[in-house]
Amino acid sequence: MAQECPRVSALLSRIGDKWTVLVVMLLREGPRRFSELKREIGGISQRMLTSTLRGLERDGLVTRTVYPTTPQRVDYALTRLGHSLREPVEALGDWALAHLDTIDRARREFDGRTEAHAATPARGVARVVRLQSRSPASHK
Amino acid sequence: MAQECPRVSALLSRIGDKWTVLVVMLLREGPRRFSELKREIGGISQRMLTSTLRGLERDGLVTRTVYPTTPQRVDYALTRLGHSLREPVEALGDWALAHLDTIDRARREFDGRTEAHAATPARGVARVVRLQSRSPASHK
DNA sequence: CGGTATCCACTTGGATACTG
DNA sequence: CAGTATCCAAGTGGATACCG
Repeated sequence: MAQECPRVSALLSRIGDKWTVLVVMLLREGPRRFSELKREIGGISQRMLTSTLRGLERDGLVTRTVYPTTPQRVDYALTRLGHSLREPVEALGDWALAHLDTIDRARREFDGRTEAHAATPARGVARVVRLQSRSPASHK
Repeated sequence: MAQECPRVSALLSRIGDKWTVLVVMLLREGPRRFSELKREIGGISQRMLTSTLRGLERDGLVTRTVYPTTPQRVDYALTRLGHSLREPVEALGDWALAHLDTIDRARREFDGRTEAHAATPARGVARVVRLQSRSPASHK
């Protein structure tokens, strides 16, 4: 239980970069060529698409298939392992979708509270009073 | 379907940083003080723990409670939203745990293949021949 | 077409020192 | 104790140019 957290963390760092999830999501429908991915993703540079795909290939999540025609053609496709990653990733996506509005609201509230630093020192103080009035010491 | 991907990506960037998941996992058992978190996490700097907790607080995932005793005391706890995040995150953790060995093996194979760049030009070429022998053109 | 190589701006995160 | 402030090293990612 304790030693699994670093691994979760490592995995999230791995797929939490700027493009990996986008690529996986695009590949879930089927194989794509390099240029197709680049066009469909839109804002990605050639360099980042290459390194993203290399990372996925290295981890065994996608396969890279070269057709030595002229002009050259390279297909990328999800492996079975890659497809299996979709489920937990999409679960996280559903969570994001379900709570995005709540999070946005929380951010605006937080930013409003903290931007009003000089005018209203509301941050912490008021809440503390409320919270302290109900058993502040009996914690651990 | 298409517009949800950037949001998944944004969420993963948000929680895919170096410490956020570790903090959430530690808080799942109950509230923790700043110094408790710092000690239990181990390698984190004061600066990063602060900014990680601020980010979580801003998104409404943790609450920050100040007890103006001397010395000062601050408790952090998961909100209900924070707890709800645990489920998809732990699903991803389970996936990581289940396939970590496979991924490590894939990495070693890949690295072995690519490090042998001068000796054996196996990367791509051999696979292409195999794959090309079965319907290379009929893709899209 | 599908990359690699190089350069560079921006961000992340650690170390250290100081504060209420 | 729980931060904030500052500085700095390493990493991330975009733009551009070139290659097979």
